[in-house]
Amino acid sequence: MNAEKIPDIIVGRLPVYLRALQRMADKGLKTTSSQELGDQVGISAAQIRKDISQFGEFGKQGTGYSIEFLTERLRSILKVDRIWDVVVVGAGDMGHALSNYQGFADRGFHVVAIFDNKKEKVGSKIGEFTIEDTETMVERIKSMGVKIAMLTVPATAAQDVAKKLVQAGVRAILNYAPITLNVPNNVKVQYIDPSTHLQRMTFYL
Amino acid sequence: MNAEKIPDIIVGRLPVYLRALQRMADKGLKTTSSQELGDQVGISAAQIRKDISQFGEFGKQGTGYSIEFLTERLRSILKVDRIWDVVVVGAGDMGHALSNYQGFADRGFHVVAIFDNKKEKVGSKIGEFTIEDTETMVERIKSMGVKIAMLTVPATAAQDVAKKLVQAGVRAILNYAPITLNVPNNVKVQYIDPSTHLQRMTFYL
DNA sequence: TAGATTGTTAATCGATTAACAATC
DNA sequence: TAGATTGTTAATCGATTAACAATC
Repeated sequence: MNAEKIPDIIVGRLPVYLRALQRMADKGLKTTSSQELGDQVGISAAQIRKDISQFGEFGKQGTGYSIEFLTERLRSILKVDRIWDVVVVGAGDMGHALSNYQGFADRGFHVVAIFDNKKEKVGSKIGEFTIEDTETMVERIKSMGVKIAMLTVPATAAQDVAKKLVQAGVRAILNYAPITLNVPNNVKVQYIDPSTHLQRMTFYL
Repeated sequence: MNAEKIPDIIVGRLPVYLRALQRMADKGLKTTSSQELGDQVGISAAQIRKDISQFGEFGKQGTGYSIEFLTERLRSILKVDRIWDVVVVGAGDMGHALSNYQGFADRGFHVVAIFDNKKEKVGSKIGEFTIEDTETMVERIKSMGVKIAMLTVPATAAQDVAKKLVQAGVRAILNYAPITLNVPNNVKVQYIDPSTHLQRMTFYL
């Protein structure tokens, strides 16, 4: 397996497979097939097999895939067989929700700090976190070695903050601001913008 | 233009173009080109032109596109030249953040109600909203004629709630729960799962 | 007019599906 | 063994890009 050669579109489906497998494991299931997994996630069995086979031969003819083994392989491939520290930038409602989010722990992530540029917010608490000043953010992120950030600042501030994050060594940004970010090629961005996602559906209504 | 013939992948890019155009308009710009718009959103000029041309001839050779006109056309195509009522199901932190979200108003959406199944939450306030009981949800959505829902309940409850939403006439679901939903073909789902999105980036770290 | 940029066609590239030998 | 299901190949399908005539 060579990371450079795997299409983004396949990498993008792996977390979906992983999520479905973990739900199957929760139900006590031990094995699954490309057919069953495909039904679960709405993808053809052929595609599931093709995607998985990019990384090795993880199944057995006749019996399918061991859920535990495939889960372990996917977690390793996606590098979520460890815990990644993550920072939140923007202490609004969304930043608040992400700081408290219970769904990170068993999926490989851990929020370690939250930043905001409003002086009146700095120093106050969100759950266990004390909101820190954006001015000290770059140094803090560098010293902690954090590589992943979630960005929940207003669109007008997002590009500036993204630039600072990159300076600080961040290589993956989950961007909640409704704006396309301009970042170097070696930095990944995923976009979560509720309005944009809603607008992808109204077309069909 | 025939909605049935436009690939999903193109429809998915239109809200991104629209968002960029609205930012250009905010800056006071009057016209743009496929090249400039493409640079802005990280898509080739040829693809921008091809996508837009699916719906008509909205540009002018030599001068490009009128930002105001193209914005108006895209809003019409995406059916966000009107305001859609939206309900939120799940009054946790994420439901709270979405209920207060300021980014819906000028993008075509308006939250009208929020539901939760926890009796102790029902009746309490989130901003201007009174949390309503999930038990009465189907009737309430029907009577309001709401077609769009945002789902922020736990994964274990999401499929059941989705089924109820479909019964109530909802045709578009923005799903924050980390699970693939099973819905009829005429119902659209968009997925927003922070962990899944983060896992799409760790592969490259 | 000359320069710029669209809309569109044809070529290329990439992704998905169908089919089946291999094999558990 | 017989049945089931993988991994993979070849065929199909669809999306992107390059190129350019049309034209503002």
